[in-house]
Amino acid sequence: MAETPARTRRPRADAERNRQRLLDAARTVFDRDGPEASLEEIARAAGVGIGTLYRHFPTRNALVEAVYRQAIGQLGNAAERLAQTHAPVDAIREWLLLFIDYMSTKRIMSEAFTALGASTEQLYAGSGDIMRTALESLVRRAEAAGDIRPVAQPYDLLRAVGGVHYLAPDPDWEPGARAMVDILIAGLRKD
Amino acid sequence: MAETPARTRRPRADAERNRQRLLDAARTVFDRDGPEASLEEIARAAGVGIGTLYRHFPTRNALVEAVYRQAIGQLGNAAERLAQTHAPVDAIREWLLLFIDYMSTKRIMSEAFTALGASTEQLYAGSGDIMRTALESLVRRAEAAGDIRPVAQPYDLLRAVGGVHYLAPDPDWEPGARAMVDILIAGLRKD
DNA sequence: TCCATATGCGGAGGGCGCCTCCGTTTTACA
DNA sequence: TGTAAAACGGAGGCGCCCTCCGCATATGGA
Repeated sequence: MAETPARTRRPRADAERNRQRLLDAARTVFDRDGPEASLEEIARAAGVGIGTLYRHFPTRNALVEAVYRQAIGQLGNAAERLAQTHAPVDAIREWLLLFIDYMSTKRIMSEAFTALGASTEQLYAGSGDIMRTALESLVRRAEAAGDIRPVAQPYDLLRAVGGVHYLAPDPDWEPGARAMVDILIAGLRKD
Repeated sequence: MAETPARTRRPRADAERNRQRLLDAARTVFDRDGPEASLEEIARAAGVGIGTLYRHFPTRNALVEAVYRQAIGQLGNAAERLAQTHAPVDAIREWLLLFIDYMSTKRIMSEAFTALGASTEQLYAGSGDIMRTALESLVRRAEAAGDIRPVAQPYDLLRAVGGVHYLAPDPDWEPGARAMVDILIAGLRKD
């Protein structure tokens, strides 16, 4: 057996940069054009060649999955960031608004994924936990500050926002979801 | 206003024939290749030029819808035909097996339809009634012949078969559905 | 039966997306 | 600073979509 090289080279900076550009462009273009968006269009939007896209994401699914995972990761990180930069209740509000964007992404990514015959199970694995944890920490913080009444199941807030999404599947669901966030925040706040 | 010609010419025989060939080919190819099947492939399978396909069905949706409607119509006609050629219980059995094929078609057509952003409501309009009526007439006939026990809600038979379809969405659902038909028939039959 | 014409047919052609392949460029590390 | 590995980009081949129009043929009247 040939020995594997003990040290692998650090990934090149341009590769890292292009990968991130592709993810950002993909999210934008999928959002605009839906799950059938052209991969060449995404490469153009990212300012890289089509070959570069295919090297980083050999299949359409690989790209879709990466976009989705990044969206979840960003949602988790946003919770920490918002906790440091916003008042407790405002942080919850901002985070729920980000969650709306996420739902949008999730719907499109799911469609893109199932359109290719892949199962969505692996796609969703663990995502629920991340969101549950993120929201819970924000809610507990606001409770501790005495700004909101106690909330037994913070996850129900996501269900409420998600419900608007699933029950009004027309393209105009986002305003309704944002209105729901306002209602929820008002309902949480102690007068 | 220019007057509209009072009498329109009878459609040409070749046009009628090609339309039917296209519908048959479309059903076969959609079944094999799924909702994204190539329209050129369908034209080839039908033995006509691509131009002919587009004249008869200007959009993909038009073709999908026509295939679906024909499937429903055939299901309705089959009930009458089976009533004349088969013993009452056998007719029910055969018809339920045809219904399985129909569910297959329906799933694919729905996917093809929603993939294009169209609403499926108009697609389904009236289809439930046709199937309800068809099955009911077969069941009532068997009841009258004394071959089966009375059935309050024949439509529940379809729910049972459809349930197997929806709850086992893997490609191998059809054997399970056929097994369900055998169970239902055995359950209906008077010993 | 035959003819004029409405009707229908076929497929070339232009545009776009998918994916691969490979010559060129850039980067990491010694 | 030199060099080999890594990454880049886009041309090229293929399939699909859809339109357009010259050619073929069935229909209905003479």
